[in-house]
Amino acid sequence: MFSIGELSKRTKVKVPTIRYYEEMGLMPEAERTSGNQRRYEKAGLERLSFIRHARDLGFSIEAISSLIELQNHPDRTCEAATDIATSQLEEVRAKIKRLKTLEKELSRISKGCDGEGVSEDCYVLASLADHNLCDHEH
Amino acid sequence: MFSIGELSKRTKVKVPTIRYYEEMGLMPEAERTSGNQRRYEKAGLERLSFIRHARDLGFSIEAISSLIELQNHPDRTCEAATDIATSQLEEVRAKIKRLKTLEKELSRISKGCDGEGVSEDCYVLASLADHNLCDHEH
DNA sequence: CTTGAACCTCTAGTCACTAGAGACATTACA
DNA sequence: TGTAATGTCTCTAGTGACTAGAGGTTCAAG
Repeated sequence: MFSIGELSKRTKVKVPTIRYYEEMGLMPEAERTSGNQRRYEKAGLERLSFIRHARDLGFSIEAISSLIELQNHPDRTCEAATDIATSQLEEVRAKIKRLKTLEKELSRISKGCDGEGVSEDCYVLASLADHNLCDHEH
Repeated sequence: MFSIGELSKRTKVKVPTIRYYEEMGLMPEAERTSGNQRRYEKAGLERLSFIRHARDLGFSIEAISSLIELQNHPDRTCEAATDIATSQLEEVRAKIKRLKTLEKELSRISKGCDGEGVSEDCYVLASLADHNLCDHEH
């Protein structure tokens, strides 16, 4: 039996976050001691590791909910799980693409000014004021 | 003189967002008609374009605040502006790096399961449950 | 048996908006 | 000039995924 603090240490998920996951229905309602403190079994630890790992990979709470629902029905096909993972992958790829465009633009803007002049002549500020100075759409 | 709706149309910033920017001090308090509606001059339009552009590039409201503060003092050196732009660029680069690791991992996980079996045997779910199945840290 | 760390619930704050209610203003057209 | 449609006003509350803090209770070690 683990206390919430022990669970926290083992999974690196902060204590209030564990309680939050319980409230959101990701973690099952924990058993309680006579003094109302949460106690977990190994299953609780595993569940929390699963959540943590999925969050680290950027899955939303909602997506994780669906994945857990699926875990609870081992006989269902896992099509939904692969769908969720695939769409997560697509989102990640889209974000990378967008960020790369931003990177180009920002790097161009940053290089354009050495920071030594006065702000009136600053290329950074000018670039932000005037989209026409940009190379790319964003 | 532009109404808030016109400003919105020209900048593609939604009306409530413009009001929000005013509340946050990014937009100056607009003049009002006798009926209490906001009216803007060209300067308001330019300011909003600046904000919009900076937001598109991922700058936080706080960072934009500093940039505007700087614009209002054309005699100051623009070191702060280049600093802000550079740190924004670094953040973007860090995000890209992290997302690329996630992409690798997610793509590996997604490929590992065709979605046709039952969830009990699903590689996606197994990978999320067990970090040891991962190739990379994340 | 005492002390101090860990735990409890509850509320409110974060960021950058977005949505909606209910009331008032403006504009276009007849 | 009347009216209808659209636009605008303020205010509150909600989003996602937590985080912080207050004020009180319980647990485990010595």
